Amino acid sequence: MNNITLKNIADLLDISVSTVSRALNGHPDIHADTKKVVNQTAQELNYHPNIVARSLQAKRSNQIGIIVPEIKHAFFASAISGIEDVAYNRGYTVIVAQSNEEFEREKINLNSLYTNRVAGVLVSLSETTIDTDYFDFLLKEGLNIVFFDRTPENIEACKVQIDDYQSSLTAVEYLINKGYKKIVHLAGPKKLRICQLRKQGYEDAMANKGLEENIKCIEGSMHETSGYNAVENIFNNGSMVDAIFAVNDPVAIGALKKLKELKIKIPDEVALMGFSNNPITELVDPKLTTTEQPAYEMGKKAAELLIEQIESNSNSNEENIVILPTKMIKREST
Amino acid sequence: MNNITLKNIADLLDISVSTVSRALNGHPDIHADTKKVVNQTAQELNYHPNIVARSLQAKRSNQIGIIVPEIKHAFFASAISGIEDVAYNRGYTVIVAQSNEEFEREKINLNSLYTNRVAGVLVSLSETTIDTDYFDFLLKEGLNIVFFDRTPENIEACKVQIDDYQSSLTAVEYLINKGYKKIVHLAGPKKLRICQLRKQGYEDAMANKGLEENIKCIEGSMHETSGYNAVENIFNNGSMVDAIFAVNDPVAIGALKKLKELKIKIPDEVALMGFSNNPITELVDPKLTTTEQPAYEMGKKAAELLIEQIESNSNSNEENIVILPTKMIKREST
DNA sequence: GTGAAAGCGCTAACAG
DNA sequence: CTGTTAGCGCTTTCAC
Repeated sequence: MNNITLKNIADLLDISVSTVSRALNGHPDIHADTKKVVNQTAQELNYHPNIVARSLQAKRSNQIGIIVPEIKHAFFASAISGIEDVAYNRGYTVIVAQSNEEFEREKINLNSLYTNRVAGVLVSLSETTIDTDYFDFLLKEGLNIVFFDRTPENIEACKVQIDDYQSSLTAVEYLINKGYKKIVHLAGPKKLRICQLRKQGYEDAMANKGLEENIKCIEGSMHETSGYNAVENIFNNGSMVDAIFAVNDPVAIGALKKLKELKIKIPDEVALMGFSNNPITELVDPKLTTTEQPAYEMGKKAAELLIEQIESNSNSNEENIVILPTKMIKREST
Repeated sequence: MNNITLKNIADLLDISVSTVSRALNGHPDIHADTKKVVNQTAQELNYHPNIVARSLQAKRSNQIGIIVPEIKHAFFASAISGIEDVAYNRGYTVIVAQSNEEFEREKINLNSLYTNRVAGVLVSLSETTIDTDYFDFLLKEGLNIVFFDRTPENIEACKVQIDDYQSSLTAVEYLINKGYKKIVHLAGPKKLRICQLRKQGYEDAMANKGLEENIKCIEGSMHETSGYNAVENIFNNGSMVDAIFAVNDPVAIGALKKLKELKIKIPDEVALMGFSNNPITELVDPKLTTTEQPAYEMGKKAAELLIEQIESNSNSNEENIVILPTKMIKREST
């Protein structure tokens, strides 16, 4: 590494380190001429301020951490993209860590980010997160945290999310109004509140229309295989089902795969509905009806909130829940 | 922030800072009892070593930077995932930056990573990168850089890539052997070497089979819209085409969309082939023939190479090109 | 307008 | 086995 330091410049110019520092930072006290020479030599030597030293002395870095279940999921990739864009524009750098849906790894990552003295952390919980005490603890230690999408229930913090209950309710009501009655719900892990809420929305929609006895949930994960297996079970057991409402798009896609294998016609024999509006839902055949969840915007909003929190230095920890709108996208599968 | 320091512990225990440091780091010289008390109080106070200070004094951080065109592209999301997994296991943290395919932003990001004193950088070039002098410069300054996928031609450095020429040649030969003759190639920006190579592979395959006069390339970007527009042009001009070979999957997907809109049957009227094996290619109708490019593995391999380079501290800059195998995936679209 | 000195939190000689 | 000292590169009082 090159490692030109302030001292190098100072020695070369036979002035003090502090003058160089001030000149480079545009301090008003410094003579214009001095500034000029300093900047020039800095350029010539290809000087790069050592951010690490600066962070140490400022006791604060310009890095924000992200913890998501999996980077390669379209939803999270888009969210990260939104976060990175905001961060970049505000002079922050983004550290990405994935929990791979494992609680332990989530905690280790969180700790590592904290230890790295990031200015703040953006989190979407893993599906195996059984308690959020550690988040709560660090929050109280003064770490800036903003949760997005998969947010915890009983922590007072900033959260950026959608109205999962209402979105789900609306989606299922749409199905019912279309005439579907035997609607099965492929639910996600009940540890995740968004899954509980989506399930509750489904159940209430059914109940509201007098279809309580048709309520049927199959709990699985948030992944494709889960949908695939669920459909296999449903039709092995000869259940009568005329519509499937999946907790998210990957699960719906898994279901779609199996339905196609079984040569079950969509939507004629069984309707299928996802959740998230992954780009893929528009490209499969039939195109999937789903609910649009603004991933990129959620990332952006969460990052803005976090940076605000960091820069206000409030440490107020005040709860601030932002609900972003969703929109049902009606397509061919229902 | 909590900010318990070594000094706090030292004062509390009435011992020196260095003893605390050594105790915590498991230095063999330290008495077992001392270690015990120190560790205990550290735990009680919830001490977290300040990595920033440690990096400053070690003149080296445990962070590796990534610069990719766009995080939300399935290929890069998978690659990042692979990188993160390796990094995590080897005790590194990953900083992600996206160029959004802009040369300027790429340079700024590179600079920012350098300034942040990352231990090394993993790069996949943007499609507008006109020269790679700055990479070369920093490489010579001693920055560890490993390129992957979209690698530069005339820089001596570690690169992880595929054999784009051969993969493309094989793919096109397959089309020709299937009986297609009027094969058009939707090429990517010629600034990207991988695009040049894929184009060259296409042209040579055609020439080898005596189809020189049917060679036809339409240059565009690496994005969906590019494929969409290209197909529009082709059929507006009434060109006779019986197969389309796209530079990558997003472009192929764009082409697919337009072909469907035009009610052109695939593969009966026109065959379609992509490149990369994005998950989506298996879900569209018809399923797309494509060439598998091991994104996750490329990320893993690149990260391993980089960490090796970092830890060997060789600074040798020796060129080391790793070619990962690809595999054609034959599906319904051809 | 500029310099000297201290300190951010840590590690690592060098002494004992 | 433990303490003292110095220094990583930077910013920032406090002097002059």
